[in-house]
Amino acid sequence: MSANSYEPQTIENKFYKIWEDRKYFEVDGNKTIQEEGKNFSIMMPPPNVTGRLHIGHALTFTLQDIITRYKRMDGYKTLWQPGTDHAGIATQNVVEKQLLAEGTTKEEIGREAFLERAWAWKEESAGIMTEQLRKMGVSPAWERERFTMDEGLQKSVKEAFVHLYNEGLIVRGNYMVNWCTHDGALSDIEVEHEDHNGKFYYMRYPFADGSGHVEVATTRPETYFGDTAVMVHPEDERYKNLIGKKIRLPLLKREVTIIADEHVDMDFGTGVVKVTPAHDQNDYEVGKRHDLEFITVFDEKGILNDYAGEFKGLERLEARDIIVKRLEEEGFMVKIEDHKHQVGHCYRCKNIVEPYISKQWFVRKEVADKSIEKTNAGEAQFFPPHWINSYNSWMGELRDWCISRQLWWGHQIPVFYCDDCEHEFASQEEHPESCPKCASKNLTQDPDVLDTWFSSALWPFSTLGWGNGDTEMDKLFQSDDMKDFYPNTLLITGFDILFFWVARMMMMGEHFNGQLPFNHIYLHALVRDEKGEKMSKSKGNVIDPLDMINKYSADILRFTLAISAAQGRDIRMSTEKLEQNRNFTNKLYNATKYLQMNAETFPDMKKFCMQSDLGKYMASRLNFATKEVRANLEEYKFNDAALVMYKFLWNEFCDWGIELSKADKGSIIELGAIFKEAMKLLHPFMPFITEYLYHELSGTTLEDGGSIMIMSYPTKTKKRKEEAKFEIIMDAIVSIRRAKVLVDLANQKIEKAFVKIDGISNKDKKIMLPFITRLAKVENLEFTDIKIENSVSDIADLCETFIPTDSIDLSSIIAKLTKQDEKLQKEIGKLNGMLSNERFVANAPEDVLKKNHIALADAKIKQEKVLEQLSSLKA
RNA sequence: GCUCGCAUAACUCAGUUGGUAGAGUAUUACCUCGACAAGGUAAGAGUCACUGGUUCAAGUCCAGUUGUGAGCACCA
Repeated sequence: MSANSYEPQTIENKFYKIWEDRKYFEVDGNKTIQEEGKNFSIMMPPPNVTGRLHIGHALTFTLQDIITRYKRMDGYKTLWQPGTDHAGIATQNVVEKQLLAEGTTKEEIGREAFLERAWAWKEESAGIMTEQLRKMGVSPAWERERFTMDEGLQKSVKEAFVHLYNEGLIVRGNYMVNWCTHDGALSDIEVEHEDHNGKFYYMRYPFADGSGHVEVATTRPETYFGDTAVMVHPEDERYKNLIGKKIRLPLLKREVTIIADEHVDMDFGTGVVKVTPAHDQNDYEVGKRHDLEFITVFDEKGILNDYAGEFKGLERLEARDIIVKRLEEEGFMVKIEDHKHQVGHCYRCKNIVEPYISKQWFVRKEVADKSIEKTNAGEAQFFPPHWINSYNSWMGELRDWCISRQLWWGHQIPVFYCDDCEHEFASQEEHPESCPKCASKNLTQDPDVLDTWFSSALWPFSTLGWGNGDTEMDKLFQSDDMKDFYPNTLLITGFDILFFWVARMMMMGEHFNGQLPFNHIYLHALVRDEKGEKMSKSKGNVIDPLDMINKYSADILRFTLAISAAQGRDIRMSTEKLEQNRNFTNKLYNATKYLQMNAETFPDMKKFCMQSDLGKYMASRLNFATKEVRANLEEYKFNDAALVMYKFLWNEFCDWGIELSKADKGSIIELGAIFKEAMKLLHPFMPFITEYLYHELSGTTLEDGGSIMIMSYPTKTKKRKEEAKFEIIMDAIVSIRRAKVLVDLANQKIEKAFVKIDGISNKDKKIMLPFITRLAKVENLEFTDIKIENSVSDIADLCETFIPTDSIDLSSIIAKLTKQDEKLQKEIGKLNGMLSNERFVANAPEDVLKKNHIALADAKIKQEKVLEQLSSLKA
């Protein structure tokens, strides 16, 4: 070790390979230190199999790895379950684009060929994400890596579906759903509501008898072909008499009736509302209440149908202006106003989402009932705790979950329809032989696939073998896994998927296993750029974690994320912060270099007793840090845990421990042992450099020796009495240094100094003397019981120090102070002159006066101090 | 509209059984003394958004106000 700084790149890749090859990440990787009855499990939120590592992943996996490594070192049988998700819509979209570029479509090549393409794309890109994860230094049980569509998990999805189906908790029905004309049905949370600068169209709806008209205001004129009523508020005096009257829709022959419904807001628009039950969520409810006709005016792709008359064949959004123009020409348009409102967009393709009546599969909301109860009974705990409020409010308004998707890539719904007797049944078999009712062999499987979140909802237990049958048992999972690892100890994920994923896991986990899937749920915040803005490709402000690893190191990126991860607070990532922690790793490297200058190798702390006072003191401080780190990790306060180590290693071990050891070389071997122990403490945060430095100091190599990652995590012991002694020593050193600054001799060696410490023994004095002498740079230090005359002094918390002025050359200092005094005197004179001038006081602006008064007061205080110093020096 | 955050040094942020306000960066002065200039020593810097309440004691607990961010639900 001779370079001036640590070179992480080669070390990180080399070490990772050794760790993984030796299976340290696996459940029994720490067999030698496992303790009976201590199990820990955490599931990796499966990233998109074709995705790429971004900074959000970097945060979430860093935190997961910290806890996992900590538990593994602390003797737990540890499962960190890795895997990837098939990401239905996203992946299908990619493959469809590929086909488009080749001039073909999925319809042209057919379902089977399409799925082959999708699997090929999955195989091709699957390894990239997991390789990128390895660069982070994370330690999941890779041998158990799962994919949400692998054989075993396909079985568990079918198992879950068939169960729910037979219990009547999965049903098929014609309901109004969120419909994307590109991606098909979406669940409620897959719709993003965004502000939209639209128009408010006031349309004239004539009475059928030609006796006049009403005005109707709408944001969506193109849906009026589906109007099956017009409604007013029953109490609205303006329109009360019109209830029951007939309207003839513009340009159409069709007539509708004016009805009364309390849903109408009399103060909004004209108070007259068109009712389009098949294209509006509220109108849908109104339609059901009043038994209206449901007229669908465009098809699944958004193309207007026969009901739109002359506009048939147009796309719904493109049709609007054309329709409006025609209505204007015919005199049906009264006015058009600007109108800001919220419009739902598809979270995937940003297309405007339509409320649309469609036959879909739903999971009934009752499935969640018990999970809500148990969560509120405290069976699972949120970190930070306030998230339970969001969870509850969402769960409280839960609606049936639409789980069918008009895609080909995913888990095809395991429901079969008999072509002969129309019987419908769910089956776990891939190809059921015959209809259970009529024994016909003409069966058709439902063409749709399940929402991706349906399979991820099972993740906390499907990966433990639930519903997998014996597919790859003893390889991907063990028969005892459910017993050992369910419920999972902990879930760590971003708050943004609380509803998408966490809530769904809670309901499924509870439903199938009678217990919530997690004891603890830690929700972390967002990583933002240095200005606090959300990162996005379009803004060009993304920080690529892989770039940061190349430029700094995985250790530095991880530590920076961890030390910034205060619960519930967004993280501002910046190169400034990364550099600060790079400096920290450099400090650790150089501390090791110092230790190595003084000894070849250092023993492990457990194997010997501390002899020196300094060794005992630093060991006591390490114990304190250990206690704090453990306490913070137990509460998932990653930032606090990281800060404790930062401060211990830098501000205590390096700034004091190493410096003090220069006065007691015999203690250095002990400091080395303490430092090695501190590397274990730090290991979960910075796995690579800690492994490296540990071996450096042990005179071993990872190649030929054991790894720090499966050594026991430091345990805390008692505080030692040496702490008090060293507090005095440090106080005296700082005090003398301060006094030296006073006489302009900072950092220089001085002849003589006195220190007055009350109530210490001669033995203590003997211990303290060399440390203070060396670090305060004093030739000749004496303890005193009385105040020393003719000296500059400094009063500290635990002592008082004196530097005699006769032993140093004061002339230059006195000259400097005299000069300062003269300058201040001049300034005071000038200000006094101005302020005692009546004309100045009368005419000067107030703020100038104020400024001068303040300046005068400041100058006077300064002068006083200078004079005080002068007199003590001259005395 | 409802719910949940946040407001602390010039900047970025920590700060939970309530007990004298902390870090990093920046600033000022000094220091290349054999681990480290990506460093060291010392210093300065805060009406903890505002108003009221509880308490011996409030950055911390309670109520309200202002500003700000997020989520949910919304009027066609």
